[in-house]
Amino acid sequence: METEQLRRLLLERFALFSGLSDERLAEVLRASQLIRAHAHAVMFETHQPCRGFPLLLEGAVRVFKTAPSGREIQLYRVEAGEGCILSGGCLLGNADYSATALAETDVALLSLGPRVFNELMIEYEPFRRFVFGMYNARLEEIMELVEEVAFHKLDQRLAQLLVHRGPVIHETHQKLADDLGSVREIVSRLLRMFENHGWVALERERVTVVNPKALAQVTRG
Amino acid sequence: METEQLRRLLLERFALFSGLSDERLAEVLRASQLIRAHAHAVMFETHQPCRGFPLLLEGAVRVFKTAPSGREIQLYRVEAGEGCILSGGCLLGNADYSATALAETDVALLSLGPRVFNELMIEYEPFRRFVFGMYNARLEEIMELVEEVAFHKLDQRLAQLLVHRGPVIHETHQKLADDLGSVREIVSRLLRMFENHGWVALERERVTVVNPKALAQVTRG
DNA sequence: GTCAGTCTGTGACTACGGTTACACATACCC
DNA sequence: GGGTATGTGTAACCGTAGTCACAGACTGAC
Repeated sequence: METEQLRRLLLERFALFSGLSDERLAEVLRASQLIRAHAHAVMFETHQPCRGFPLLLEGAVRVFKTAPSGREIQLYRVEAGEGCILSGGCLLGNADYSATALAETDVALLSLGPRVFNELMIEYEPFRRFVFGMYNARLEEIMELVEEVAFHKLDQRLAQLLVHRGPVIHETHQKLADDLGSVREIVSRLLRMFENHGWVALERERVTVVNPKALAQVTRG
Repeated sequence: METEQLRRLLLERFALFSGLSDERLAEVLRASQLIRAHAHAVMFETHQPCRGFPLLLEGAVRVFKTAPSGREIQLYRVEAGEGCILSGGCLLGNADYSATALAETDVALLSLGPRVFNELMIEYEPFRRFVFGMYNARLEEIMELVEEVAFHKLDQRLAQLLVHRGPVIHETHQKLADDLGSVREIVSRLLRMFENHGWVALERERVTVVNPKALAQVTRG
């Protein structure tokens, strides 16, 4: 990608950088690396070292844990305009993570080198806020997830997922199960139940939310 | 507490501050606030604003979520020598948290004012590392928790808890259940089972781990 | 059209863990 | 001592969500 194009894209996705001088921004870009990956590529896996702090320019990444049985549960997604905490985190906290990240779509990301990252954290308050904001959001999100897994029934969680992703969801039942940490059969069963109630319509690789209100009701118990 | 005494305690618990000049450290102390709380005091609750970044000098704090049913699940503990991410986090990320924190014991903490916190983040690399390290550790921990709740059976999780807290645990069955996000009866039932196997000994408010190896085996499935 | 691969539907069975409703035992407080 | 609060034991019961074992249905390649 041409530098000018990259600069534009970065500013578009991460407005916070607009506060930097053109010079400084150019430096930042020089010290960073554009990385592209195709859908389904492994972005990182358990206990890998890390190189930089990734800012996602295009696409989406799915971060999840896998059980020995093969069951999965999604921890969170990273979308364009967000930074990836886990791989970035080890930059400073030198902890290594224990999860897997897969590209859901084709992905483009800008990897800030450790040096620039540190400099920005020191010199540029908006960047500092951005990074901390990301951390807090993730923590919050995952703590919420703990609560849901611990206390909510699967139909509630599925209903919530459908409402949230609605009104049309292009996924296999298996994928939905992987989001929830469950198995295909149960998700199919529950979806069928929702369909019988007239709340969703089911087709191959597609769930259409017909009655989000009713589903939201289920979510509450 | 006398200033000199506080200074010593801080350095003892948070060695990283030993890199600061005496002057600077004195400034930091002046800009901070010593807070004490008794056991069982509420440290923070859902959706409160926050004042500073707390460094725990003495005692321990338990952070957990509560379900409408009254069931609880522990997210993590903060011990002396650690900082509390959640209340600190909103300093910079201005997110508000949705969990409760209770003092487990009498507690003393030093609350760094927002100003000093920012300055330290900028000027003092060890502090930066410390804060990021905390964040990463918590994230890691909670992601681990998600995995456990989603994929591990209760006997496995209880066994793990016993081994980890062992060899003698002064807690009621109810408290153990609250750690795990379960209910008393089940914990009692499982403990009884462990006892029948000769893996633990049970007394009022006390569980003694007799055979940690066997329990560790259970943990693995 | 055939065939393989993927996705979905379904029924039978199981068991884990949660609920309810007790009895009893220990601690402590007047 | 008597009374209350707190902790524990335990039995019967039930529902959710997992497992297993299929059968169809749709898709795309050849």
